[in-house]
Amino acid sequence: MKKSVIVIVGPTASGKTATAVKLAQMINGEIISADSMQVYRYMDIGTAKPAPEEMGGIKHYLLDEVYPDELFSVVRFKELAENYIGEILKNNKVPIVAGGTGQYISSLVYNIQFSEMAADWGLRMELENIAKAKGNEYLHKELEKIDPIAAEKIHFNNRKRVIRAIEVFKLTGKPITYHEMVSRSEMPEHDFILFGLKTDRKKLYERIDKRVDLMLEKGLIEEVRTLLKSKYDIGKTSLQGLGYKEILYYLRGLSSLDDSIKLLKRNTRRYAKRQLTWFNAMKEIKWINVDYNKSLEEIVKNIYKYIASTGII
RNA sequence: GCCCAGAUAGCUCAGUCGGUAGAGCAGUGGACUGAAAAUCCUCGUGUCGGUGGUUCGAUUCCGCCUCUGGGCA
Repeated sequence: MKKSVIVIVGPTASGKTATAVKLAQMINGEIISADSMQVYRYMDIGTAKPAPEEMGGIKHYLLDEVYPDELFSVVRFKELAENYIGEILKNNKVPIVAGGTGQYISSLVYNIQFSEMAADWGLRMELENIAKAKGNEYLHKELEKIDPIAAEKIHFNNRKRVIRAIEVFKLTGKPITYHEMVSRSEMPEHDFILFGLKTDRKKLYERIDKRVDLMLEKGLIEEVRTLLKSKYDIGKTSLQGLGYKEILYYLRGLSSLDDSIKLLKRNTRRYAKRQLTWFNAMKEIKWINVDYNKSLEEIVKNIYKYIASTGII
């Protein structure tokens, strides 16, 4: 019989961290973070990484997994997360995956098999330059020649995806459409029980604004400044993180602090919206309204009741 | 108190030589298969401040009123 894994998703600032910890305490669980930014060390305040005292004595995985100049991706996430799930189950505990990176969540839940070829950054640069010189539509037409189905699906302005599709073809000799077709052929090894935390949009936006203010109070600017001064070349992924790129504008004198903060709040709101789009499309999520269930205890109790009814605990 | 300039989408504003209006931002819905906190697509009706007049017709022209900003006393 398949073992069960609990998954808690939701937009930023919806309370995933606290909910997961409380639930873990109740059902003897351990937490695996599914967050593309919290994997980076030294990026604590801006990623709202749970501090040791917030972890409530529960073991957390996939936090501080890599250094800020290392590359990380879904594939690596999936591999590590699956290992940790196995480990946790072996110790007779319940794995709880909690995080807001939709792609990471989907990779586990649908057991997506990624194509065997890794990324080729040199090729990406090359294609990038072609697009810059000849235009997005030119590159898109190149894709059309090798993979018309992908070309139809990917908008020509979405350069990043057009490039990836071409890259996959060049590296594997097969179109990305083929890889996608075979990528879901293996059933997941576990039963995933998914919960989504939902709040009224306006309230969510207020929480986001408040959280950004709190990050600044906690010293976000200092954190970014320290990262910049560190020995790590943080130009790759980590600087894409919300809070880091906006504060950088300010530190480099490109905008006032006030404007940077406004921009950060806006970008975080947009991010939350994108997360909701992703999770709303996942039909297997059971949504828990966090507005009506005021206290954390109640929210967790609801989740617990549902889990108990499935008979896994 | 007087003079001048404004009042149009949630915000900043453009515009209609009189035929009921459109940009940017904000926001919305969506896509997503090795960068995903990334990347990309879609969506623009509002008493044109109020009131009276001229007119077939006024958001547009004229009068008065209200409010806002600036100047003079």
